[in-house]
Amino acid sequence: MADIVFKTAKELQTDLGQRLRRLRLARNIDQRTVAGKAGISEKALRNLESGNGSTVETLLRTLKALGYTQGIEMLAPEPTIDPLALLHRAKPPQRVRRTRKQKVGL
Amino acid sequence: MADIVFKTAKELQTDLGQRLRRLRLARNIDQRTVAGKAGISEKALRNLESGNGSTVETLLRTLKALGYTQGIEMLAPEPTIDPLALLHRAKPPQRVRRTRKQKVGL
DNA sequence: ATTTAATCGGCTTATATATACCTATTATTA
DNA sequence: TAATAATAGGTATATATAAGCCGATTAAAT
Repeated sequence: MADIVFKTAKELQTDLGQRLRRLRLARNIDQRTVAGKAGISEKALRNLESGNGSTVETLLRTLKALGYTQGIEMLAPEPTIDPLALLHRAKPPQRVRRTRKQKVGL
Repeated sequence: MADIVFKTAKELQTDLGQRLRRLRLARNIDQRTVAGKAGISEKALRNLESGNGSTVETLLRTLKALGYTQGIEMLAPEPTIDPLALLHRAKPPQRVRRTRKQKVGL
């Protein structure tokens, strides 16, 4: 398999689906049960596992249903609170920095 | 923040969006540029960052555009090939196991 | 080899997201 | 403080996903 950087989003989606299916099989739970726990339809889960398009909500619900906290942490980790840094740092930037164009002439 | 297990999918989606925004800011790239690189609209990126619903494809395109290979690896890692295990193992199960119901009576 | 539950994929309708365009707000530079 | 680029959020239309149903396929137990 090629480096991730060279994969298209579609390919990554397929890989992701395969991974989720492997996760489910490793836990020996059928699609019916996972879909039920996740509160989604079996069809939505099939589409997710086959990489045929799904929503972020479907993905997160499925990860939750699979108890894959590791993956969720990676996606949405608790903010790393470094107590020391906290003392010295101001609030983080909320926008990107830019250098402003100078008004030329006139 | 409570344990991930107790968060709803919506909350996780919001967390994810915040994380993605932090990632972008850490790289000092504006939404316009990321959206451009990802091949999605700025609005789609805003919806993703604000946790207002998006697709897996939009998520993956954005991760790619941010160069967040780490997150992608976590979501869709290369299959771990253990050469030793490979020799001894048969093909992995493709379905969930079940114990079959016995036909009663008759 | 037979049985059968798990999985798959097509279909239709409902719902949600993506796009494009717009105006309003605001963090940050200068 | 004033200027302005970055961001936010609304709307309308196009497109994609979700749900629910179905019949066909097939891995795996027996």
